Amino acid sequence: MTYNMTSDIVHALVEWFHREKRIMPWRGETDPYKIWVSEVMLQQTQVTTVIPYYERWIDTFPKLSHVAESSLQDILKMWEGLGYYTRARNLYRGAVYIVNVLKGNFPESREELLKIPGIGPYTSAAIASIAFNQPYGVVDGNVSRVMARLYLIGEITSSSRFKETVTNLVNQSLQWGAPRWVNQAWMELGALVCTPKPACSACPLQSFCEARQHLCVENFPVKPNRKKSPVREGAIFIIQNPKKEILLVQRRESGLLPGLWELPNTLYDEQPLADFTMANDLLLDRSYIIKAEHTYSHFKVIFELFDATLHSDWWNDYWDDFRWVHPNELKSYPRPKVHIKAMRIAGLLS
DNA sequence: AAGACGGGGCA
DNA sequence: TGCCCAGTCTT
Repeated sequence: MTYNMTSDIVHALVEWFHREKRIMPWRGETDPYKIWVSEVMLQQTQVTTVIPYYERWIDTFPKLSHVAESSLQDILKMWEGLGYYTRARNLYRGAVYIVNVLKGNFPESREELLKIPGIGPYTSAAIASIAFNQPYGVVDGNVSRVMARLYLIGEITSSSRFKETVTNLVNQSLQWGAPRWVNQAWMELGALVCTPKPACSACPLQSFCEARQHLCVENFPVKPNRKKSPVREGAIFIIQNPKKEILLVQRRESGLLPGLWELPNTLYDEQPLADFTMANDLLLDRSYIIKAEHTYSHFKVIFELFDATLHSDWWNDYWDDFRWVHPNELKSYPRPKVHIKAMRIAGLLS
C-alpha cells in the first residue's frame, strides 16, 4: 500500500505553522552544534523541560570545542535531572570525535552523521534538514501520530513497515517547501494540535484527515501493548564519618544511571538487606518511616532510608569508586533524582 | 522485534 | 495510575 502526499496538504500545514509556531531558543538556529544539542535533549523529553537545560548548556559550552575540552563529570553534572544519561555521554564522545578526528569540521552528510554515537535515524535527519536544509524526513512520535491519522495507517507504530511508510510520506512533503521548515511544521502540528487528545477543530488539515472523516481519530496511531512495570524495594543509607562527611559511591559506567554518584544502597531482589549490611559491615541506627518512591520507565522502586554506621573503618569495593564528601560538596556531584530526594529528606542539603 | 534507558507533565 | 514525550542502542 502506498500513500500520496499532496501540495495542498503541505501548503495548509506550512501556512498554519507560519502563524502558530512557538518561540524556542533553537528555532531559526542553523549552527549544527546547537541543533545537535537541542535534538539530543529533546529525545523523549518535552520542550518545556528542555529549554532551561539548553540555555544553561549553551551558556557554558557556546561551541563544540568547549564540550570536547570539558570533563565527563562536568557534562553529567550539566545533564543532572534530564534523564537518559547515555545521551550526555554520547554527546561528549561525539564532540571529542568531531574535534579530534574530524578536525572540528561538523559532518554534513547523513551517512557521516549516523556514525556519531547517539545519532540515529531521527537526529541525523533533524541535523541534516534543520541545520543544512537537506531533504530528509524527520520522523518522531509527533509526526508518526499525525501521519497515522491523516492516512489511516493501521500498522503498529513500532513496526518497520510503519516507520517506512511515514518516512516516505514526510519525504514526499519536502518537495513543496524548505525541508528545514516543513519538517518542523509536521512536528509542531503533532505537538500542538494533533496531540494524543487531539484538537481537531483547530487543525489546518482536518478536511484532508482520513481518521477525521471516519470519526476514529482517537484510535490512531496503533501503539504496541505496554507491559506494566514491576515494583522493586530497597534501602538507601546515610553514612557519616566522625568528620561528618557522607559516604558517596559511583555507579558503574553502563546500565542504569551510568557514572552517577549516589548514597550506598541496595535493591532487595538483588541483595537482601541482611546480606548487604553484613557484606559491608554496616550497622543500622534508625530507619525513616517515610519511604522514598521513584518511578523509572520500566520499574518502580520504593526505598527505605536508613542512618547507618560502618562497623569498621574499611569499606569494600562493591562499587567502582567511593568517596567521603562534606555535605556542602554533595551538590557538585551528578546524582540520580531519587538520591537528591533522599538527601533532602535526611536534611543533608541546605 | 523487544527491552533497557529517566524524569516530568497531565487528565 | 497510565500514557506520552523532537529516540537510540543492545540483544
